[in-house]
Amino acid sequence: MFQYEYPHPAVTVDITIFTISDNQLKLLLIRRAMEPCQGKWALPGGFIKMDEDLETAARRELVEETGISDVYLEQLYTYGKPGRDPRERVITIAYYALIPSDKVRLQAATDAEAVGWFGLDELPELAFDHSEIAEMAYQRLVAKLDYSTLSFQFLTPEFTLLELQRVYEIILREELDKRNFRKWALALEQIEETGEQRREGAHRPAKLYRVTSPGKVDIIK
Amino acid sequence: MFQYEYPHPAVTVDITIFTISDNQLKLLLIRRAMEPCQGKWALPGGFIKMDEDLETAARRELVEETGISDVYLEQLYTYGKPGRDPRERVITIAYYALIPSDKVRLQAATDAEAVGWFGLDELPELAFDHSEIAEMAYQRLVAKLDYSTLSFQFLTPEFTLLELQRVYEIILREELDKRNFRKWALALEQIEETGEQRREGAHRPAKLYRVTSPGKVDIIK
DNA sequence: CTTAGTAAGTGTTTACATTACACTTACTAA
DNA sequence: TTAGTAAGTGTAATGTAAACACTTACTAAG
Repeated sequence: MFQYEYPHPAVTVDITIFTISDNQLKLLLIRRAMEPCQGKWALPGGFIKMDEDLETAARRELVEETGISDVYLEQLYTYGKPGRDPRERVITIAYYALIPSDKVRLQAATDAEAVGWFGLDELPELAFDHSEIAEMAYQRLVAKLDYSTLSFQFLTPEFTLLELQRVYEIILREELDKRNFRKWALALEQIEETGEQRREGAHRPAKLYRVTSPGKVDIIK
Repeated sequence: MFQYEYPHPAVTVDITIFTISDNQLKLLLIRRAMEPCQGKWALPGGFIKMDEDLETAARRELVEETGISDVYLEQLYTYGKPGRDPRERVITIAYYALIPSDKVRLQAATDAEAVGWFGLDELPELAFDHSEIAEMAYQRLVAKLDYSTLSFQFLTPEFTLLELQRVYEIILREELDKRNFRKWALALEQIEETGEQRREGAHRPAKLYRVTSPGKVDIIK
């Protein structure tokens, strides 16, 4: 038992993890095994430990509940309305994470029945106020696409310019002009040719590119 | 005494309040009356109550410690590194607030010796990690100036275009072209002439403007 | 009442960035 | 050999941002 002179709220971290697969923006949910909201889908997350940093807690929960590590992670917003958890007063520091499609399969490390990727337009009803959190994470993602190099976090180490373009098109939900996009992307000076090509399908092979500073997200223009 | 099965951190809110006066961007600090860091300057803030929202807590602390109410308030970031407070584990949800110069005098409502406005370049050493918080708040302010109508929150209900220009110049620390600035500001369609003029000093009187939606902060361009 | 000083107020030209737009190339499979 | 597909490429037009200087309305001093 832990005793305090004044009441203390519980503090948790929740993570909205995005990826792009099947030409869709998807996010990862886990099915709650315990009350409250047992059986409902929820964002991965959990209580912080007393000796770990908030971001450390987010990364730990991500590994424990989904098997995913080494992701791009950024603090989103802190939710603390009284009553948002029926048990006790809970403050949640929400994070969002981006993961390239080639890392998605790692979830097999955990109980696959309890974990699932959902398209943004096909989300089930979520536990607590997690719909609100997921919505805000998506809005942040859209906003940062405009003035940062966040988008590269969705890409595999080697990628084509069309793949990069698709990331923007899927998140922004609009088609972009191929020539203008390429001109813009190359002008960023954040990607370089690998010298390799990818042959797939009955058409001209595409040049492969890599990010010059992988893992780093810059503010642009 | 309050008992929990698992340890709970303490949760506080801290607020970085900005205003512009004497052609300077200033922020409000209070002198700590108690240990830890007794006598040091700190951001206003304090522990949340179990039945109040985070933003409500921030507004309450602001009134209690500085006498300031009705400000523009926005969540900034949550700080939770273990050891940032020597007493116990403390998670702080940081907010920043903007206040027009005509409301600055309200601080007389509180113990004036314990409250002070400091120019950003003349900050004393701050308690805890409050320097870090204040720095991040300033960076957010600069960034949002570019794509929102945050700046209006520094203005009195009626203002001249030069006063608006000074807000930008002081925060961005650069001089702006008068004609280009006016063209830009009017094109926003967020301000309108009041029809009145202000006569002061030995020169042509300036037209007064008001914000069309006061209190509202829009994302622009 | 004339003059000097001060901030208010006002447009145009130039440079730069963004958008619109269509054909050729390299490959595969029938 | 042909048909189909995505890769790859440049230029003109438009819109946005930057540079730049003089006139106006007032006050205070002589």
